[in-house]
Amino acid sequence: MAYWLMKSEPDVFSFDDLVAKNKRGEVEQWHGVRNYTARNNMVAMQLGDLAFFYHSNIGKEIVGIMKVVALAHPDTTAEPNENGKIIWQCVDVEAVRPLPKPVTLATVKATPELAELELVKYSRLSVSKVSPAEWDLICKMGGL
DNA sequence: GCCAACGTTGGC
DNA sequence: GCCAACGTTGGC
Repeated sequence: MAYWLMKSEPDVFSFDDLVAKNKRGEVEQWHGVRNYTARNNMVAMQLGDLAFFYHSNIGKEIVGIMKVVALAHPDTTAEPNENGKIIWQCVDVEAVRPLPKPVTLATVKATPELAELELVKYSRLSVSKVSPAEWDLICKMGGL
């Protein structure tokens, strides 16, 4: 099983929005990714993989954990290319639990063990990898 | 295939 | 609102 981190601007779609959606019996299709590296990460995801939910721009903190409930499939919000194919993909996700204490970007940056975290190293990447050690530490910092 | 120009993301 | 980082586009 692998670990990931996915970003969303909370005024567009927040962790609470995901929880509310799940309560209505719906899963979230992580649509809108238009970057090859981010897409490739989603294609590499397996069922049951876990991901942190990060609030970008507003909050700038890791607020919760979600899990992958469907493998990558075409993103129906994307325009087909000239061959009629949709090249962008998304996975479906479901909330697992919020972090009791959200971990802010400032805290991540102030933690030497997290210097290699892709969230910090590749700040523009919206879907990034997290190592098992980084995952455990962030969970601990988040009060789990 | 190189590179300049331009667009986007996201932190500050 | 600015800027750094980086991806994309298009001319050559």
